[in-house]
Amino acid sequence: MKPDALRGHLDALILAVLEQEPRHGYAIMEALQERSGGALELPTGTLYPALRRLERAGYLRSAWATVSGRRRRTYRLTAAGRRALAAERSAWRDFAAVIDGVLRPASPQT
Amino acid sequence: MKPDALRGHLDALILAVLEQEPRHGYAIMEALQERSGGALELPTGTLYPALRRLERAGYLRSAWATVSGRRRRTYRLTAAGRRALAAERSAWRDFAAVIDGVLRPASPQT
DNA sequence: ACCTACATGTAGACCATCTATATAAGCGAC
DNA sequence: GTCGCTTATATAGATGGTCTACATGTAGGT
Repeated sequence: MKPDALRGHLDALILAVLEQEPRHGYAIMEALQERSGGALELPTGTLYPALRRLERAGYLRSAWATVSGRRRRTYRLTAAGRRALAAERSAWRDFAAVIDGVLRPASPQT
Repeated sequence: MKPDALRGHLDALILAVLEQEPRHGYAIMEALQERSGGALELPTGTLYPALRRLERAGYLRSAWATVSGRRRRTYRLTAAGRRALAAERSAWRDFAAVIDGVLRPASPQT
């Protein structure tokens, strides 16, 4: 997968994996990898700045925890984050429909 | 449509509208706008550099023409361009499947 | 002691897209 | 006869999300 393709869609992905339960960054990476069948292997240099950006935007809230000696920063969706997720889902459907419409070869009889 | 969403997919769109017939830049803009139902309004500062990039990459070849007093640069797909288009279509299907898979809410019974 | 997995973070590079600006011909209206 | 709109192409510079590379530290197995 070429890296640029992800641009503008990563926020949606992160919000989506946080929809059901809060997770810390490393768990988000694992969830994305699993849900994508291994296609999404986010570098930490991509994920962590994105999480901070989403928190600054008010879509996430984070809290530190220590689990078996390791520090974790756990993120959860805010109400605004849930609204943003709904908007991202809708935007994705529209976007995909547009691309599909252009990529689909015109039917020979038209 | 937020601008970043297009990143990494524009090449595919341009190649696709050139699949059936050669077009000049302005006509490519119009074709994209029409095929997308008005969603894609590419700034010229996006399209023209992209066309030159695709020509440099060997996917397009251009030729100047003058039609009713106006100069046009008409682009056509090369053989490599057709192969690239096929690859882009395939990459888009894979990409869309990945995003769909992550965005789709997990079913409650799982 | 060493290696791997777990866990978070930053600095700087990259580069496709966007904004803004420039140029110029054709054409209808007034 | 010039005003405004459409047609038509082009470049310079800004933007900003993602990636590469690097840095730090704990836990646990061998």
